Amino acid sequence: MVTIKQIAQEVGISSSTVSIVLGGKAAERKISTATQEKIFAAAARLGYQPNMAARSLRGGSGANELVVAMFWAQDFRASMMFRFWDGLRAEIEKTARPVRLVIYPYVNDHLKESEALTSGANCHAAIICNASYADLQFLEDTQLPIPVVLYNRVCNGYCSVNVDDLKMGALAARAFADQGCRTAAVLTSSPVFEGMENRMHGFRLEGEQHGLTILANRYCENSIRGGYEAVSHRLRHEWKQQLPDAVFCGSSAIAHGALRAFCEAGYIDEKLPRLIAVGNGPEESDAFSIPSLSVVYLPMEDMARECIQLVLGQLDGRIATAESRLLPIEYVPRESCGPLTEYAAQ
Amino acid sequence: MVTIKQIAQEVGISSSTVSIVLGGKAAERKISTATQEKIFAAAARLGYQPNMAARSLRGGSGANELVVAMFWAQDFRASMMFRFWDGLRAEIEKTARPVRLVIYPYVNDHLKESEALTSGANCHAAIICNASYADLQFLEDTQLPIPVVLYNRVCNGYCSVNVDDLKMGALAARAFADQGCRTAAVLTSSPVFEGMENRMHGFRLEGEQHGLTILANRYCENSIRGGYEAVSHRLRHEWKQQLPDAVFCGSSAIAHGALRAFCEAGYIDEKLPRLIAVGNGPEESDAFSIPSLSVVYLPMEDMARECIQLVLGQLDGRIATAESRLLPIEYVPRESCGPLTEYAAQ
DNA sequence: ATGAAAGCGCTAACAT
DNA sequence: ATGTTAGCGCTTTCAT
Repeated sequence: MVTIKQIAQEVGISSSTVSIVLGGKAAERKISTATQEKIFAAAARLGYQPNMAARSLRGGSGANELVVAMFWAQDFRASMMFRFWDGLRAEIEKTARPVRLVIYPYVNDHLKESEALTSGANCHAAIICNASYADLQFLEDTQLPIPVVLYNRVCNGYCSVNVDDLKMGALAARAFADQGCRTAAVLTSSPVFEGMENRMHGFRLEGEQHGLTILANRYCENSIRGGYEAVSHRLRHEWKQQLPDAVFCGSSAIAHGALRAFCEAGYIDEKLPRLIAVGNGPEESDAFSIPSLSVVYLPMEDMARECIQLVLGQLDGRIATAESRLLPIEYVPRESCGPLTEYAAQ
Repeated sequence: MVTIKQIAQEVGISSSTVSIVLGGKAAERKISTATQEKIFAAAARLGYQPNMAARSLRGGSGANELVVAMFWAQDFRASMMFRFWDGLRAEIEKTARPVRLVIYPYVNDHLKESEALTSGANCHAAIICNASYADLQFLEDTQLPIPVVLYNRVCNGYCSVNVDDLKMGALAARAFADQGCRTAAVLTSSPVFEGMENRMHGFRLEGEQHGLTILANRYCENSIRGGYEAVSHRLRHEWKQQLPDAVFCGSSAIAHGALRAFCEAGYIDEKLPRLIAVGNGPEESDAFSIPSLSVVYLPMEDMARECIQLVLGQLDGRIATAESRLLPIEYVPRESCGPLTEYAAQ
């Protein structure tokens, strides 16, 4: 790393002059044009880049600023980042304290390689989202230098914010049963964390309890296209003779693709199977699709709020032990599946 | 701001011991439990937070890291942030150099208050998105200490990345004309930058040239709900007797709301007016809606790539003067409006 | 078991 | 027109 000192040596001049020139104050300090040119030339030649840490330290700016890292897996879930990020931002805005939120995209199973997390030299605390099984294992085995909050994951010794995943699935099953469905299919990506398995498990358990026959599952990609292709394919094969009465989708995106595929094949209005998704996309997209999408709503913004509070609580020392928060979820009936009736209460 | 030194004074001990204890190295350095407790107590009492700048500087971590700020207006456009952010991220990933991308949400007309931009102590360069007229005025009047690239805006003395906004509107008008439309409406939010005005202006000019009658405009909110409400309202009033043949929407979101409103009112298939939107949302949403949405595609990811290149070029000194890049746009016909035929070639 | 001192890279006050 | 020096807050090495 090239420093101002090295440029000074190179040019044969003091480092303060270099600082003045590179800081754009050459005119007011009346540095000779010759010197300026030599300095700029050397800086360019050596590829000088100012060290931001030194600048901030010296300038005192951001000294009492809290830096919070948000780790988000950089894969198909990337597009779901916004709702969560915006939730964090909104909550931070309400805080008196100045907080800088920094996104750290990471690759699943490689969380351990993130220096920001392990060195403690970049941020005061971290919120980790989308951790894989391996990432959780790493966390459990490691004593990190900064407080951490897990989003949508459970891990020994860590604060976390979750929803009742079993119940998410159960709510969908109950709604289907209430609407008189007898057979149901599941459309989901291969599970990358326990919560997903639990959602599907809860769906199965509760469904069977209400006489719902649940068809064998086959995984699809977690995207609109993934849902579309999965349904298109099934319509030509397993579902050629007989459609299921209901379809439970692992994400809003999958559900929107499914809607489109059903529509293309002529299954609209009464002929469309009942559809419920885990509502993890933007609410408006679900509320204004054709038909609008019934969801078990994932309260991401509320979860983000809790994450911030857990982070601040730990930094303040108000929260000393691993504390887990479980947020309530609810079924939001729209056109793609009617409301809970008989099984509404619990 | 509380420092380690103050804690040391408070406890009556040297600052190095404090550092050791707060750094979690008390055990290996055999600091007495009494001292540890006193230190922790004082730290908590005074509300100590480590200064990250000092830590990074001392630790040497991230010394040659490039910090790039992305300024994004924190309003209705927030949800469009993701595509651009992801484009930047993707391009950064291809770069050999380590770059840290930091999002700075800001409020329109208040860009001038951002210290990160004016102090130069936080980032090496900035990409400014969604600047308002006042923000542009501020930029034009100010000599900033770091290189800046403007996204989708033009400003004297600044590098920028744009598309031909007049042509965006013109393409839509041509497509409508090609599809035999005679009357067209515009559905857009009130313009917050010149580009939006140009899009609408281009649409009008080209439309009139092809015999398209363009109905009087009334603004709506830039969201799905905004589009939905605008169309619902017009269907009860201006459009009660007679629908326009075509509707040009200022954003994908508006168009999806419009689709839903038309559908609810029974205007489907042939009865639905031709629809084209400025394609600024996630591509999948447009490609799989019912019907799928024809767009004049805004190449955000390509624009993000150019922004990064302009940033790096300026930092390297390869780009010394204000350089503007104009990216090509294209009309993507889908179900909501057919392809360009007669007017396809220019 | 604790303290003194040096130094990370930078800027600004104060010489000269 | 340029140089000397001090110090931002922190960690680490080396003494004691």
